[in-house]
Amino acid sequence: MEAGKRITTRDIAERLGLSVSTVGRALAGDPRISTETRHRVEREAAELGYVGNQAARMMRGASSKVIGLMVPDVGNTFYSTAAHALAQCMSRQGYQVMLCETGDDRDNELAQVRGMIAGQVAGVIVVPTPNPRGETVRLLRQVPHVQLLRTHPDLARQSFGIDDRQVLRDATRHLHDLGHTRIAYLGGPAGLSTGERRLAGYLDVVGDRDAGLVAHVPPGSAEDTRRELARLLDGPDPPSAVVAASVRITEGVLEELASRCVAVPRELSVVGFGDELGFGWWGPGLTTMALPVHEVATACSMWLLQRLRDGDEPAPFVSSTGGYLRERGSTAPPAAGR
Amino acid sequence: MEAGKRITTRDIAERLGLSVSTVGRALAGDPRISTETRHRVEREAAELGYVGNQAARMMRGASSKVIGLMVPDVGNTFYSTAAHALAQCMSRQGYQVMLCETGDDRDNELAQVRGMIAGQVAGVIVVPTPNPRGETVRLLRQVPHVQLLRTHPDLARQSFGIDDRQVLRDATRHLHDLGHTRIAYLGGPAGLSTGERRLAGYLDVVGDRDAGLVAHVPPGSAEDTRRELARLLDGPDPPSAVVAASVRITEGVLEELASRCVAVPRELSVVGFGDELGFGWWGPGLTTMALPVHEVATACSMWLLQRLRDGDEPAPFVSSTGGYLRERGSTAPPAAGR
DNA sequence: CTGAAAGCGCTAACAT
DNA sequence: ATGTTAGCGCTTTCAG
Repeated sequence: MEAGKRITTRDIAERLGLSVSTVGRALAGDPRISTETRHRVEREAAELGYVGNQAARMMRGASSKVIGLMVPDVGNTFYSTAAHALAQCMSRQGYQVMLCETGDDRDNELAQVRGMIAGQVAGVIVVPTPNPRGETVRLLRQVPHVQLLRTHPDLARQSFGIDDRQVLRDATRHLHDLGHTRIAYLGGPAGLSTGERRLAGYLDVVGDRDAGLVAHVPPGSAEDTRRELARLLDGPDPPSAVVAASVRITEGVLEELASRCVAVPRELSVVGFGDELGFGWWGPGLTTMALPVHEVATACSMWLLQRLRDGDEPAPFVSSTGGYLRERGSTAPPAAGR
Repeated sequence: MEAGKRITTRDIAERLGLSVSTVGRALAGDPRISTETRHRVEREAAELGYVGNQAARMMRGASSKVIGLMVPDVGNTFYSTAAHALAQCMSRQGYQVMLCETGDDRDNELAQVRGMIAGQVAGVIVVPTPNPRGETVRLLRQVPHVQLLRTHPDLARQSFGIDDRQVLRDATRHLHDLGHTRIAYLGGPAGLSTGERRLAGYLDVVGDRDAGLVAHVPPGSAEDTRRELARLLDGPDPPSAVVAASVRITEGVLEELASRCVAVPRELSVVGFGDELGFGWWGPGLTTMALPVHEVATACSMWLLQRLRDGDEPAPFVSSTGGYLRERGSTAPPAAGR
C-alpha cells in the first residue's frame, strides 16, 4: 500500500545538486536564496510530495503544533461538542488535536498524560478527573495547559467553565417559583468540582430542607440514574419536581420517566441540564438549562493559542459562563393534591 | 507554570555517573544491565519525572504510536460515536488518537493529511470527503490506512462500513410492505459513495416510479433538510411516507415535522437513519434503522492495529455490516384517503 | 548566495 | 556489565 520511504530534504538536494542547507533555506523562504533556486526547490518538493519531518524539527526545538485534549468520554455530547469547537479553532490556526479519553479514571489519565508529554504536545486542554495522581499534576505542570469545564486546585490557575452554581440555582429557582416545595436533585458523585458547585446552587434555593431528596449517581451508566430516580419516586413522600445536574443524568431521567409513563408536568416537573438535540422532542418538551459549551470551548482554545504565541507566564484567570433557562413543557405548578 | 526544560537520559546519566547508553538500556529493560544499576536508574527516572522524547525515538525509526482519525465533523454523533470507539481501542493498546475534522472540504482534508504525515502518524483511519485531491490520495498511500464508513476508489482497498444499500432497502421495504406507494427519499448530495448506495437501496424497492420524490440535501445545515421536506410536503400529490438517509437529515426531518405538527403516522409515516438518543422520544417514537457504528469503528481500529503489528501488505478487504429496523410508532399503513 | 558541520535525544552497533 | 560512536532529518551557526 505505502511506498515506505519518506522524501527528505536530502532527496531534493541530491536530485538538484544542491546542499541540504540550501534546500532547507529555500523551503523556509530564506531571503538569501535566489528566487530561481527557490522556485526549483519548491517545484521539486511539490513534485516528490515532500512533507517535512516534524520529529526532526522538534529535535531542533520547534514547538509541535499539537494540542492535547483530555476528556472523560467523547461519546458524551457534552464533550464531543467541546472537541468539535476545539478542532475547528485549532485547525484554523494550523494546530492539530490529540484526543485522549480518561474515562474518569486517574490511572488512565496518567497514562494519557505520559503519552502526550512523550509526544511533545505544545499545550494541553484538560477536563481533569476528580482526583488526579500527583505525577499527573507534575507532568501537566511541565507544559502550558488550561482547565476546561472542571477545575482541580493543583492544576493550572487558568480555567474556562460553566457557572455551575448559577445554572443549578436558576434551574431550581424556576421550580421553586412555580411553587414546588419538594424538589429532588440528581447529581454526579461527590468529589467533582462541578458536582459540588451544582449542589451548592441547588442548596442556595432549597436550603437544607430537602436533604433527603439529594441523590448522587455514579458516573457512566444510565441504569444508575434510572435506579436512583425510581428510588426517589417510589419512596415515601415523593418529590413534585426533579432537577438533573448533568447531561448524562438528564438522559437517564428522561428514559426512566418515558418508560414509566409518568405524567409530566402534571405529576412531576422536570428541569434538565444542557440542551441536547432531542430534548425538545421529549414528552411535552423538556424545560432545561441551555449551556454555552461550544462557546466556552472556543474561548478556551483561543486563550491557549494566544498564550502559546506570547510565551509568557499568564496571570491566574477563571472564566465562568452562565447558562440560561429554556422553558418548554416539562414544568408547571405542583398538582393540587400535593 | 511549567519548568521549561524536559528531563533527558543525559540528565539521569550525569546525576548517576553513568553513560547515556547505560541509562537507555536500563530503561529499556536490557538484560545485560545489572539489576542494581537498573534499579538506580529507574528510581532516578521516576524521581525526576523522566518521560522519553518520542520525537527522538522516531528519528531512530521507531513508529509513532499515533493513529490519525479523519472525520467530517465530531459534532455529529455518528462520528463522535466512532471517535469514542477508536479512542477506547487505541488507548487500550497504547496508541493515541490524532483527531482531524475535514468539514467535508477537500482542501481542508489535504491540509489535515499533511499535518498527520508531518507528525509521522503510524496509521490513519479516514472517512474520506466526496472527492479528495490527488495529493491527498498520494500522501495517504504513504502510510497504512483504512477507510471508515465511506469509501473512495483511489484510497485503501480496505474499508469498514455500513451496508448502506441494505439499510435503505430495508427501511423502504418496511414502508412498501405497509402499503405505501408514494415514498419520498431525503438523502445527501450526489457524489458520495454512501449516498449512491443508499439511493440504490431505496430504488431497489420503489423502482423508478418515485423519481420525483427523491430530494438531495446539501450537507451541514438542518435548514436545508427542512426546506426540502417542506417542498415535498407542500407539492402536488405529496408523499405518504418519508425515508431519511442520514443522521443529520433524520434530525432535520424530525424538527420540521414537529414544528409543523404533522400527524405521524396518520398523515405521514417516517423511517429514520440511525438510532440516536432521543429518537425514541420523538412524537410517537421514531421507527428507524439502528446502525452498528460503534461496532464497525471498533472492528476498523482492531484491524488497523493488527495490520501495523504484522507489517505485511494486507489483501483487499471490504467489511460491510448491516443495520436492522427498530419499529416504533412513526410508521403505519397509509390513510384511506390517499 | 551557497556549502560544511554541529547538534537536538535516543538507540544500536561496535568496543572495551 | 558498561562506555564510545554514529546517525536519524532538520535548522543554524560559521565559512566561504
